[in-house]
Amino acid sequence: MTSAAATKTITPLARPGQAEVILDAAARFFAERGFPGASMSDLARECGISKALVYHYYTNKEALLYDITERYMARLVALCDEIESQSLPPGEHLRALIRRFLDEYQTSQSRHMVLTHDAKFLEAPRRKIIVARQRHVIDAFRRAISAATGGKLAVADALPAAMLVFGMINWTFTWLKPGGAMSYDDFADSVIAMIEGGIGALPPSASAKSSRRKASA
Amino acid sequence: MTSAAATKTITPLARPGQAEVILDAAARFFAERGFPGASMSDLARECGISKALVYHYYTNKEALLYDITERYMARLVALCDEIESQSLPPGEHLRALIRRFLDEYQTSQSRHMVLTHDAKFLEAPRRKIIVARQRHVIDAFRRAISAATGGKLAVADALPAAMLVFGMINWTFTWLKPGGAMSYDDFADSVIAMIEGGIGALPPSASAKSSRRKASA
DNA sequence: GTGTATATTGACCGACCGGTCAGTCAGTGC
DNA sequence: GCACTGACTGACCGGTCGGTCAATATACAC
Repeated sequence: MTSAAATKTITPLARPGQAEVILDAAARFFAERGFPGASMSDLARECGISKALVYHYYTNKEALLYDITERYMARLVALCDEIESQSLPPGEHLRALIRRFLDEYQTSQSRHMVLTHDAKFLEAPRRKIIVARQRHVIDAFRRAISAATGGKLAVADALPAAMLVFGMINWTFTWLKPGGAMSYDDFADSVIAMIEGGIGALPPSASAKSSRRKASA
Repeated sequence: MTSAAATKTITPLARPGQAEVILDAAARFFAERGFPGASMSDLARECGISKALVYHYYTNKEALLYDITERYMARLVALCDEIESQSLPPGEHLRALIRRFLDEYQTSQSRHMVLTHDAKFLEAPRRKIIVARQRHVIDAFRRAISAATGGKLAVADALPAAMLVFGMINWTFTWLKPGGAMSYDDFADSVIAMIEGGIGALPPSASAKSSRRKASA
């Protein structure tokens, strides 16, 4: 009896946050194999549980996809709102957005890949909700960019500029890896330098700069 | 005889370039549904032929994927080489690369989406060939960028800068559509302006500029 | 204990997957 | 006329898919 209790403490049958454990594994799994290519049986095996248990927590495969993308978008929206609430001066506001997003990306690689690659597999009603949240984030960047140019670029005309910025920071998912040669923080500096002064304003060597930073610490 | 010849010209039983027809349809189909989600039966139905005929031209599903990505990368590599052979002055060289790539993107939406989303489903040997060609293109941009900064940015340090540029132009596949409100040509101007002077150098309204251009024509 | 809600499972289903096969058919060279 | 070829098809294969279900194990309230 006592030994059973000990076992229970170490490996409780109903693990707390089991649903979240499955969700995180699903995000990694979907990102790796693509939503249509990721089978529910393999996902369950990866989690060390039965497939039927996955269906105990999520009604179907799409529900997993929706939960991953919805939670992630909610997080990005919250990030925008939080920064906007700080009422920073225009230049700093845009810089803060870029830094905070890149910092978030560092720990959301799978989630973001699922968002950009697989959101299209959601049925229309749920997909529309995700798209609406994406538009919210885009608008936050458009406002920040317009303000940073002192209104020279109207909010209504700032979509291409916002897409230039999203391109720079979102493309990291194809090449920048946490713990790699270049840090996300240093890359944020490069993005900001490019935005504020073009390619000529880029720091000559980000890696050298990173070493310098460490040396001075 | 003559009528038979005429019939042959109009509806030849073996359509010329049938393999290419299948390949183009496959690119669109893979881009739409994702490689694992695109079934060979549905692809054949989309082409109006039997599934067996698809397998008459391509040994398996992966061969289709490889042909799509390999031909496309060969095209991009050729683009780089062609521009490099012109020995343009540094600034113009980089501008030419950006313009030519964005022009190519206009008619290669499906192919490019397959490349970025589905190349990972290739088996190692073939995937490596694709990656090698991608590296070739990246290096071409690194050299062009380094030259454009007058060598201030060494080729060895130009990877992040190249990724900033690729981010800007490749992100178009998520939002810019041929025939849409903004032209690829105008967006190329924005990319170049951002690279050369930062966000402050961006044209105030690309759509207004486009109208002006049409008005003056 | 006993009852009840929840966690968990293996066995199972119909549909569909990528891929193969035997065979038909129209055209070509001789 | 006849051998040969490449284009083309419908039927079919073993296997896997997403999803269901009845049965069991456990946790907890009383």
